[in-house]
Order: sequence, then structure tokens, then C-alpha cells
Amino acid sequence: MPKSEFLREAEARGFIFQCTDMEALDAAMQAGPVGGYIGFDPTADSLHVGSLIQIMMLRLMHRHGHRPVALVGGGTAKIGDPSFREEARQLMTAETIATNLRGVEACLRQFLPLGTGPAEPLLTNNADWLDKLSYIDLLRDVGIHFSINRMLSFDSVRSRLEREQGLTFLEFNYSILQSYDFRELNLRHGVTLQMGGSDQWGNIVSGIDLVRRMNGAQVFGLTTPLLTTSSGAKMGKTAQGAVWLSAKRLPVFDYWQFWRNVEDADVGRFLKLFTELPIEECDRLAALEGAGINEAKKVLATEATALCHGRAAAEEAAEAARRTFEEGAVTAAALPTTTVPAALLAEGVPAFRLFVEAGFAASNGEARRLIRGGGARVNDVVVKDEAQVMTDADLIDGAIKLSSGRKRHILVQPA
RNA sequence: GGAGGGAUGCCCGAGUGGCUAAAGGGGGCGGACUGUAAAUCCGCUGGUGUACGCCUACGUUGGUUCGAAUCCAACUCCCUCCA
Repeated sequence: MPKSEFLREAEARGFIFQCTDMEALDAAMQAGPVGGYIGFDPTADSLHVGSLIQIMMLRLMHRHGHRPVALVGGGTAKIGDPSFREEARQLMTAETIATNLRGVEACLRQFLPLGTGPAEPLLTNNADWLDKLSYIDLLRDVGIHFSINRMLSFDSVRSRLEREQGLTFLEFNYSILQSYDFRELNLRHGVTLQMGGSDQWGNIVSGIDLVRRMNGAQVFGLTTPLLTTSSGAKMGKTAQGAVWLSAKRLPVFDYWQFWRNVEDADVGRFLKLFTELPIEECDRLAALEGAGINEAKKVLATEATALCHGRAAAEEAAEAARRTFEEGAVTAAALPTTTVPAALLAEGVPAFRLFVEAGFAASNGEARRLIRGGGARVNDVVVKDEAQVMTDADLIDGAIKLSSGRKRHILVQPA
């Protein structure tokens, strides 16, 4: 049982999967503030729920007086992490990386009060040092510490080698650069802990080795469990795709809904991981029986959304959900909205077309099937005829509410 | 370098000349039941069109045939074994 507050709470909340040296890390954390970092690769212009456990970990550190460091992989993104991947990642262009970096940083800012003071969360970019490396120097200074034999033995790499897809030299170097990051952060900011998902274990351990050899410092690694839902699905994937943290990618209402629709069995676990309510409160809510658990889900949704998008937006989403689901209101201001050319409605547009415009169907045929199946509603009235024509006359408060199934709603406005 | 095997729809996977828009499963979407849950049951699941249809699709290209996912040739990629 760890003694430091951070590790105790992290363990109690379910953040810890593996640690390289729990006792020593515990001792270090009791002795004083520890700098710990997590890397985020800019593979898209927003992070998604899959990275949330890492972000929450950084917040948890901060709350306990340690210094969280968020590293964005502006440099490593040029290579792509091959760990546990079946195929090589598509290489990204410099412009894509730059765009993604801005998006990822914005996501991190949503959660972390960044600053430069010794106790404030720090944001760094490994392009700052990786871009400057010279190949020969790197080989001599860093390469000499890596054993190919050992690198080949990592699970994350082995599967790639043993199975079909090969592993290019480019990708093989990812691990070395990530290790080098640890060393740089240790030198520059005194970081002594690297955290990450359990799939990062191999990379983290390599980094610890490198820091010991190059800097002569003892540093630590801590991984979080791979999160799945109770029914085994990978956390954070929904029908629509990833659950994005950026409101540009996923409306706040939908983000709230994601948490609201979590399986019963996951509520307690998620409350502890993705909200900052006291553990006892999480346990109390998770213990609610039957339909009562829905109250816990609402708390989860609002709390988790508040951390991501702010309290006000979260409350608004909760209210929109209440009006939509509990009162059956036709329009609720905070529902996601989209626009269609005003001319469409002025001239009259078939309902199926509108469902396509709203993104509820990928093709006219799919929209027709939705209507045939009885799952399409306009202003809460089931659409019976696929050819039904919508016009300006269908606007209510300047918008038409489209619903696909019980749960997906959107307001369509002419523009 | 040599010898075999393989490439099918979002994924897995059946299919060896017409009955194949292509079995079955998964996933997804919708419906029922419920609690905006899970489990279960039902329907749908290439595009276009109201519809007979038309278009696109079984690694790529070309060929045989009235007709090809299925036969032939070349090419590309992958796997296994030998050296």
C-alpha cells in the first residue's frame, strides 16, 4: 500500500496498471514534488476519450502538488509509433502535424491550467530537441545504449516481426526517440516519471534505462490500464467514431450523451477515473440500484463534461438532455445544430435528403432505409413517406429537429 | 535464390463458369422490451432511382466464353517451407 497521497489515490481510483518500482517512487513522492510526463502524439487535430485517462492522471498529480508535464510529439509524429500496430502509420506532412499540434494543445489546455511556474502544468514539444539532432551524434551518444536484441524482444515489436507486416527502420527508431525525450525532460525540467498507457510499457522502460545510462539518474515508469467497457469494447469508440475532446469535432451535447449512455457496470469505475468527486461519493453513486443508477450516470456525464468543456456548457447539455428526453420537447437550445442552404427549404426538399445533409445517413439509400425502418422523425413525428417534402413551413423557432432513433437529435437551420 | 499457398463487401470468412450484390458470423443502423443501461428478440446493411432497371464491386491488367469472384496469362503484394 503506497504512502504518498498521489499514489494512494491513483491506486484507489484505478489508474495504476504497472509501475517499475513502486516503493522507490512512493518514497520520492513523499520526499517532495515529482515531475511526471505523458506524451501525446498529434495524430489528429483533437485528442479523444482514449487519452483522457492520461490527462486525468496529470490533473491528479497536480492536485497532489506534483508537476505534470504534457509532451506533444511534434518530433516523434514525423515517425509514428509502431507499438502494437498492424501496419505502418501513414506518414504525416509537416502541415498536418502543425495543424494537429495546435488542436492537441488546445485539448490539453481545456484540462490543464498551463503555466511556467514550478508547480504549474507544463506543455512541451519534443520537436524542440528532436529536430536538432544530428544523426552521427545520436548514434554515438544514444544508439550505443540500445541493444537490438532487447528491442526485438518487446511484445509491441515482436508481433510486427513475427507476423506479416515488417517493421521499417524508421519506425524502429521511434522507441529510441521516445527514450531520448525522457532524458531531455529529465535534464531540462527534472522530470523523473513517465506515465502512459500499458501499451507504452516497452517504450517507457527503454527510456528509464537510457536516463540511467546517460544522466545517471533513477527515474520511474507508471502505466495505466487499457480501458474497455464491461462488455469488452474498446473505450471511447462509438458508432460515430472516436469520442473527441474538442467541441469542434464533437458537440458538447454529444459528449455529455456519451457519458450518460455508459453501461451500468462501468459507472463506478468511470466516476473514479473521469470525475474528481471524492471516492466515497463515487462508490455511493455506483451502488444505486436499478433505474436509480441513471442519476449516477447524469452526475458522471455532467462532471466529466464540466472538466472538458466547462461547468456552464455541461449544465447546458444536461438541461438540453433533460428537456429532450424527459419532457420530449421538440426543440432544446443546446442540441447540436447544423445548417442547410436556405434555398433547399424554400424550394422544398425530400425528407431523406435532409437526413443526409444532417449527417444521419451516408447516402440517400441509407436515409431511405432509416425512414422505412421507422427510425426517422422530423420534429418528433415519425416520417412515414420517404418522399415527404420539407419546406419552410416545417420550421419551429427557426429550426427543424431531426431524430435518428431515440437518441440522436440535431437541429437543422436554414442558412 | 528455390518450392508451395494466398489476396472476396467495414472486419472475419464461404464460394471453383450462369440460381452471386455474392452464404455465415462480427460490427453498424433501426424497431420491440426497458431505465437514454445490459441481455434478448425482430428488420435492414454497395450506389442511383418511387419501381422493373441501370451502374459499381471479389488484388492489378489483359484474355477465353453467349456468360467469369470462379478458367488462362502476366504483374503487384502477403504468408509458409527449403537454402
